[in-house]
Amino acid sequence: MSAISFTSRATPIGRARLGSLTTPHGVIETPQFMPVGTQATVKALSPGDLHAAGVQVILANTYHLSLRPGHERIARLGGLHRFMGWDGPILTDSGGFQVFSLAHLGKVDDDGVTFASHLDGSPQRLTPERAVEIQEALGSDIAMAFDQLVDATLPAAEIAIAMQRTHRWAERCIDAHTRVDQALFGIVQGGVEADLRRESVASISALPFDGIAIGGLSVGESKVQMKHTLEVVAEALADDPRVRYLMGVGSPPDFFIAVERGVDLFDCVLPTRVARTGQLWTSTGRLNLRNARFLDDPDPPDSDCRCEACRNHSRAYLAHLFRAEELLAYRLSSLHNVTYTQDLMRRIRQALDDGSY
RNA sequence: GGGUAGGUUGAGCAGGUGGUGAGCUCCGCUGACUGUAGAUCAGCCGUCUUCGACUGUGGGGGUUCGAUUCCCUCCCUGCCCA
Repeated sequence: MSAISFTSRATPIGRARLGSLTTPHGVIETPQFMPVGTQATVKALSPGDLHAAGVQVILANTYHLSLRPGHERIARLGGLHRFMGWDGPILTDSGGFQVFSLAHLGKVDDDGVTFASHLDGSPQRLTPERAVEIQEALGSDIAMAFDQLVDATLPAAEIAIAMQRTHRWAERCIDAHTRVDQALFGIVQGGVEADLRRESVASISALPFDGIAIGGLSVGESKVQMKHTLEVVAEALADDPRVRYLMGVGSPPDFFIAVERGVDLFDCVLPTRVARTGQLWTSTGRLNLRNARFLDDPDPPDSDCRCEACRNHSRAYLAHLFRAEELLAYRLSSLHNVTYTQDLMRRIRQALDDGSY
């Protein structure tokens, strides 16, 4: 018996589908966006803020939490949900992304990866078995397979090596996984090479994963390449009923591209990261609240938004908070962008449902 | 009134004891960010016709081929003494 169940129905819009993912900590309506909470916090936001923004599921990170505060400690304190005070579903990334983003601190071999800790330089070993062990200790609802992500613009031969390694690691993750109350997703790699992507889908989808993730995108390739790759993967996965998760994407335009190609789940640091530097996503476009022109602007960031920042505050106030480096700037702007993203996904679901997409 | 230390591009500084002061940090302006080593990073930040040129070391005057530097004088600021 699986820890999760996913049901979905097709829509008239390309391969877009509407679905429902039931997890041990609640139901997720799809298409759905997960804010990133790497270190057991979506930066600047409390669980209450996340609920207010309409968030249904968040993402946390294996590598970062194993280093600090340590997954054993989190397990002793009752697991990640209790530790961070979030009672909704949690998906944990496996540390695969850190193989990519911290590549200069690590060395990859066929068995796994050795990092120099970015905190103190101490050697840290991550293998498929270790990544699963950590995620089981954290107690996330959905664990991710440990994969090797590489720059999509590398030569095909190099991408193929990382992809094949990812496939071998995927089997080891399945063998290592023991928690019946936790789902495990596999990750398709293969860069922007159609043949490699098809090969990867064949390998990963043949394994008994609870869901299929698409990795290795938004890492240097063009929009056209990303769109094409998604089409190749969607075609190859056409008869697979499992939930599909596009990792690390994205921006509002990306959501439409991916939803129309059958993606059900997204995560991305973008809404919260850009918020902390003053960029707000609104119904009329992007605003950079650090720009001088907002210092006297009495309007709310987005008059169509229901978030706390837009209900109670002006652009001028937020512009002031950013200049003064007041902490409230980061909370209000993050709250807004996460709310905006959630509202956008809800409108996408609504439009797919009532035919107005 | 006497003494002393100073006055450098919005702010704070560095440098320079006769041979081209546009260097730093703030502030400010703009941009980037896609499974977060990111409240981070990058560019710009005297003027202009911007791959360069010009101006600028408190004001004025002097010496000199040449002065931020030496001399005279004035102004301003801090501190000490009276």
